[in-house]
Amino acid sequence: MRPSLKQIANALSLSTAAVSKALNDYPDISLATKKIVKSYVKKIGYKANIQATYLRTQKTMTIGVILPDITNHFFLEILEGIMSQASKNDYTVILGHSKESEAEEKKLIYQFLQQKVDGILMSLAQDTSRFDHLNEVINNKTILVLFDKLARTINCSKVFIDDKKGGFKATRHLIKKGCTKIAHFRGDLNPQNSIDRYLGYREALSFHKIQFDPNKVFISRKGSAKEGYFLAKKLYESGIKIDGLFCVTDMVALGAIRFFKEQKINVPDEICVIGFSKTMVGDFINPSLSTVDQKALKMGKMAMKLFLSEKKILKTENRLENQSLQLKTKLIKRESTSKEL
Amino acid sequence: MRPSLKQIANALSLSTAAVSKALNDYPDISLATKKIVKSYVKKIGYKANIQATYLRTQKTMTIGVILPDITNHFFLEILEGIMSQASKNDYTVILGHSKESEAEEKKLIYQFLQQKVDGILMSLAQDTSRFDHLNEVINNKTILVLFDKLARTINCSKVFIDDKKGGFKATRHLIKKGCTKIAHFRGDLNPQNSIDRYLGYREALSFHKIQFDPNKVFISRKGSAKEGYFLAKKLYESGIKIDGLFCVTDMVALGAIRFFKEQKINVPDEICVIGFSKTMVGDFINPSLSTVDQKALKMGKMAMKLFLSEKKILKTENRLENQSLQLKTKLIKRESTSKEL
DNA sequence: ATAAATCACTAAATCGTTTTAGTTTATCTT
DNA sequence: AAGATAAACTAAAACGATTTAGTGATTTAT
Repeated sequence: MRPSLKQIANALSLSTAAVSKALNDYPDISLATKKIVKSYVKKIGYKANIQATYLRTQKTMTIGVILPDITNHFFLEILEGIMSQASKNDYTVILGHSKESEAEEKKLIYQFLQQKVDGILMSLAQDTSRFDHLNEVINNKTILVLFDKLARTINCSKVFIDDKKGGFKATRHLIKKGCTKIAHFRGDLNPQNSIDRYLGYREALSFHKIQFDPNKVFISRKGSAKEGYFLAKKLYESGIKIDGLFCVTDMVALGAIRFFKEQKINVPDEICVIGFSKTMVGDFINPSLSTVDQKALKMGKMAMKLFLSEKKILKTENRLENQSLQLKTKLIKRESTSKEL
Repeated sequence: MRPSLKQIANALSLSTAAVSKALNDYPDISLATKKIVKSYVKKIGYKANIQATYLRTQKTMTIGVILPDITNHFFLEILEGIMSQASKNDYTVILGHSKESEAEEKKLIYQFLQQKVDGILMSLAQDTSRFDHLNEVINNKTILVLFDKLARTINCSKVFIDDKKGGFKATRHLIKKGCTKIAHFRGDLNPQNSIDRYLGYREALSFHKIQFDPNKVFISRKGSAKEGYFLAKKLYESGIKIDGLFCVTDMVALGAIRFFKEQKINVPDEICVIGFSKTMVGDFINPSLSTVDQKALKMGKMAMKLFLSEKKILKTENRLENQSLQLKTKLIKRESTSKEL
């Protein structure tokens, strides 16, 4: 049987109140008593019952994390970042998998709210277009931190990367390698990331005085390898000639490269290809894939740090700061763009 | 404010006891009252406070999952399997990441026990050699389900694959492709998986009357691509000629293939290579990697199902069954072994 | 018609903490 | 020396559910 406060109180001939206060460093308990209590507690390995503590304080020391795609390496690195910080700060992480579905996301949020998590850290599902459930979180006085895929209009803390700059860097890299006819397999129309990468692409083109050609832009809804393959096929069959391709995700790039290989089109010599995200696979394929590193681990760490900071502010000043944090991307040059000039 | 039992009781002019009993289908509440209570509860969207319920019943409807390597696709598929079943059965999943470290694993287990999870589903860390913490779980009357990397001596439920048969299939596949000089990059000496795959390799050799040669066996401690690369190098420099290679993991195989490529050794024509695990990467590299599918998703689902079954037995008969479940592997034939005979 | 049994509830204790509002004892003023 | 202040506690309520034991009212048995 796990020891309870009452048992400790009995053993030390104190009241449960005194023991509880001693452990929580209340000022009206003498230093001598605190020492006795603390050393005894350490000796028998007592830990407060979390559920009981919650019932009284409403603090669960638990955060909920919702990921849209658990099989995506990028999100797992984020998760790792979150968990490393959580563990350092004695937080428990409960995990939800929205599978890119708004309905699932909603369900998870309500579950988490019911569980009384102290905060929810999440990336939105591809699907998500309405934000009632997010506002519900905020109304519940639960801290909300969005990362990666987020909604600008929601009033909460945010961690995201500079997608536009990332798109710019990727495209500029292709241009520097001598590419002039650069296609873009962009993401779906709504997500901000997808829009921003596209805008970065356009900005790089116009910065280098390259005419933008809408026929060279294709849309990949899911960002999957399969789509990349078929978009490459579509592009190829359209007869439009290109010498560079910037894809919204590594997976799309992988699919495209696969198609080019089948057609005996040499990457990078005939077409330079660059992805986005630095998924693990990119390093293993042949040619290895150039990409834009989104710093997933750091993003996760930062999301958790923002949460902790918000919680502190909430506790001391009973308000939220709603901080936004933009991380820088990093260009990863590999074989798929290593053309000699 | 979330509604409480008391508020419902007041609204319906009943006692909290009656409301609680109605919701939990006690026989001493009339059908009429139950209907009234249930429909009212539905209307206002009441859900019992989990922490309060726990305090009384000791049931948290929460399971802890510990993964040794969160960046490994295999474990994530397992996690997905677990979570899909958990969500179906209204379980909450709290996640731990042992990072292949015994110390971290211990810490997580104690944290989970403190959290009063109903069960712990885990795969052991590479590191783990003592099992006190596992016995602690069992002594705590918490259901323990081990999957993939497990300890035979621990008395709990287990889900694992037939590694020996898997190793046999992989090796037999190489033999059928005409390989006669087959090397094996095995895993570390202790883990059962690694031993069993090795035994399968030997059994296939002896079954096909191929002389076993200890010089063709190398050890990869971590199962990483880097190690695969260096083992291939070591093998190459040793002068031992081979025409087939069975690696303990896909990652090791990937590293080896990379080295062979650098040496202009053609895979599969000169050397057939097969991995183990069906990681995502294997499908994208060139040549695509033959491997042995471990059915991760199914393993996860089964682990959760075993937990649910154990819980039922525990509740009704106050004992544990400690079921063991062995899953079959599946050979995935791809380019890295597609030699024409 | 009276005792026994059944029905449909309620009261109150309980889980393990935290916290408010005392209470006792010792110490300090003036 | 009487009252005020401070120090170091304790008692008891509270969080929100579940459950045991009990209570009237009604029905059934004899």
